[in-house]
Amino acid sequence: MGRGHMARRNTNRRVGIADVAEKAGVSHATVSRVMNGNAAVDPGIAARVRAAAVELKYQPNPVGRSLALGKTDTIGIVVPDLANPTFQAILRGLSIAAAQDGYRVLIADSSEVTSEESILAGEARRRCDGVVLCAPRMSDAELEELAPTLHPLVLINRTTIATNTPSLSVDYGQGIQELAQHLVTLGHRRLAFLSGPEHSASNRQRLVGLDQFRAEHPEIELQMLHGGSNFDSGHESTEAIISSGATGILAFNDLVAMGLLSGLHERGIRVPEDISVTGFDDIPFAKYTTPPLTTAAVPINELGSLAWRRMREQIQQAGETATQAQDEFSPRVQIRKSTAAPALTPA
Amino acid sequence: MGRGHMARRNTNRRVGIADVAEKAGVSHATVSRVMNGNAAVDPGIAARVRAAAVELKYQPNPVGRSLALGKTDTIGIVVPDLANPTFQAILRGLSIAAAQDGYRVLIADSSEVTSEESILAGEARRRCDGVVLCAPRMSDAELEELAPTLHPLVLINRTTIATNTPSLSVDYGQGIQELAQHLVTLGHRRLAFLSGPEHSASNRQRLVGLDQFRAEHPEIELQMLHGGSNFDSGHESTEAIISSGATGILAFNDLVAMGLLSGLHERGIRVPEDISVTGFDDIPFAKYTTPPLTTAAVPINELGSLAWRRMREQIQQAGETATQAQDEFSPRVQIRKSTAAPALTPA
DNA sequence: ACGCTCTGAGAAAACGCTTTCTCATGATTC
DNA sequence: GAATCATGAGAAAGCGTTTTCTCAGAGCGT
Repeated sequence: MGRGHMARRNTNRRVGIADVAEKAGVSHATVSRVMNGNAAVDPGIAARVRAAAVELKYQPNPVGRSLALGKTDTIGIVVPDLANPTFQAILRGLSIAAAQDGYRVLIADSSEVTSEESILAGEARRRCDGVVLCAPRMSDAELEELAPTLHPLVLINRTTIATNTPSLSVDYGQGIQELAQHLVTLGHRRLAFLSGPEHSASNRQRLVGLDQFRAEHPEIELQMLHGGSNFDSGHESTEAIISSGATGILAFNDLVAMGLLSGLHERGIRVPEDISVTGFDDIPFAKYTTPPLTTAAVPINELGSLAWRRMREQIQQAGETATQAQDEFSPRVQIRKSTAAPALTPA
Repeated sequence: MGRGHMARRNTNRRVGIADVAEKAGVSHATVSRVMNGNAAVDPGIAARVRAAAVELKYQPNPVGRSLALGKTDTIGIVVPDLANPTFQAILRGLSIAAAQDGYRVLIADSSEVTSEESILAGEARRRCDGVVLCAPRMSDAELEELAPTLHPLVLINRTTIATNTPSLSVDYGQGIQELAQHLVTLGHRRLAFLSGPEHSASNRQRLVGLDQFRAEHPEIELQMLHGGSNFDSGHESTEAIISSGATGILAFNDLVAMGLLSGLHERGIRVPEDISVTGFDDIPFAKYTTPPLTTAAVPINELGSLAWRRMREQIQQAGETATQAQDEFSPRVQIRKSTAAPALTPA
């Protein structure tokens, strides 16, 4: 019979609201009230409670709060691959913006396993107040079925038929056309597109953009080469690029372009003197490749923070099924040193 | 009257354990039992419950579970800057490894605001079952005070006096010495170290490593230049590097090296013919710079997954205050094309 | 001085789950 | 056939909060 009554169930529990209440000589309810400033509490009592709280270093248990309040102050983000600078940037922007409003972010990396994405998203949603979904390869049908269960939801680079989920997308079709146009303006007549993953939604968009480009420029040769979405696939495509005879290369993204740059350099092919190369995304590294990479800049930091803003809007207007903003970003061609006029056209 | 008794508090609640119980004609407890496979349940009843569960698409509410079980199956990671590839890689490795064991990760980006780190870490800890802390600039005193509060905790690139928190660190001192040695072996006699942030623990380690190097190689000139930890600071140091007259440059990390590479290229200075440059970390991009970067490779992916392993060990042996593993990684010099013998020593 | 309103604190319910406790039922043993 | 046991399901407590409900007491007007 030392200090307390009997030892608590668990020997030394974390300090809880009950301890503060006891110390201040009030009820749990009152402690809760002063901690949250909800109802009016006698200033004297409030001070006593606050004193007890700091003395005991009391910090409310978030899990208990979450259960009572029905919200976790956390949002989830599911990304296909955390190694991709684009998603890293989105995650970063999202996390910082959310933090400013007192929210945290829980990450779910699907490791490109498309079949897991639905499940991951669902789990994330149950733990969080909302989900930001990046699922470039998920089928339209699956997305359409999943979306309503995830609400509040914001989609990155995807849209649904129902207009009640906000989406942020980049107009890849337009961007790639502008890059192609840039090359043509420089004088290139033989282009090649080093494509990305087959089922990627953004790759499809680039493809339709290029179809349009072809229609408008029947005189330009435009080859399609299969590739991937990372350095290595860019690097591996070096031979194919060289033997294509194209002088202007549109890489799927900056990573691929960098891999290609490195491959060309190894073969002694000069960029941009012999071949011009463009990327896509304008990741931070693009400025520092040699030569600095001409690319289509998507405002990647804004994407993350805007995603948060859209999420916040939904969380606040909880319930109302208003139609949500569909934001579309237009990439801006960022001309650097990896593109130039081609050498005198070979006879 | 209608179906149920009265309308529930909230009109259409998410389906809960009670709904399943009602549908299967059993008690909440039984549903919980079959969902968790804890106690023995009559196979027939179990089947009925499971059927009801799938029919109603019942998914246990994680918050309720967390409260009851006293664990969240989530760990937190606090990083100073999510834009840094090193932390991105750690985060990624951690997330993937943790996911394999059914854990999620909550991120807290302190945005380099050292004063917030303690608070962020504390909040993360309250929401999670453990915390991985990357706080290169936190003072030793603060860390020492914070650490016991956070347990289970794993430290990255920091250690505490008490040996009961596992830590993973990279031997930056040794790595930088080996790089310096590499340059000397190539024939360089005038070196410069482009240092990182002043209060960074890992920068200090490099500094003591270089002190040791100086002691062992009194004949080698080694200048210290102030820098930062990202591209831009590397780029901005270009002039200082050039006017230093050094032929072998040890950059704080790969980012700085890349910035420098780009700056030198703009000035028409050839790497490695005119100046040799080394980085540190071997981030994925290092392989694809032009020229590919000689650097000290730290097994960055392993760091993340090992961090998880150490965390898991602590979570499992809950309570036992055993002394914990202190892992130290030795960087391995990765020689690429950014270093070579210097031009004939100027008279 | 009585009753009225109003302020503010405690009791208790609610959040959604797990788990201990309790007890009924059917099986087992002498 | 009665006493003993094992099995397994329901009742209820507990996890740590918030919030509604209730009610005591103070302040006010008449």
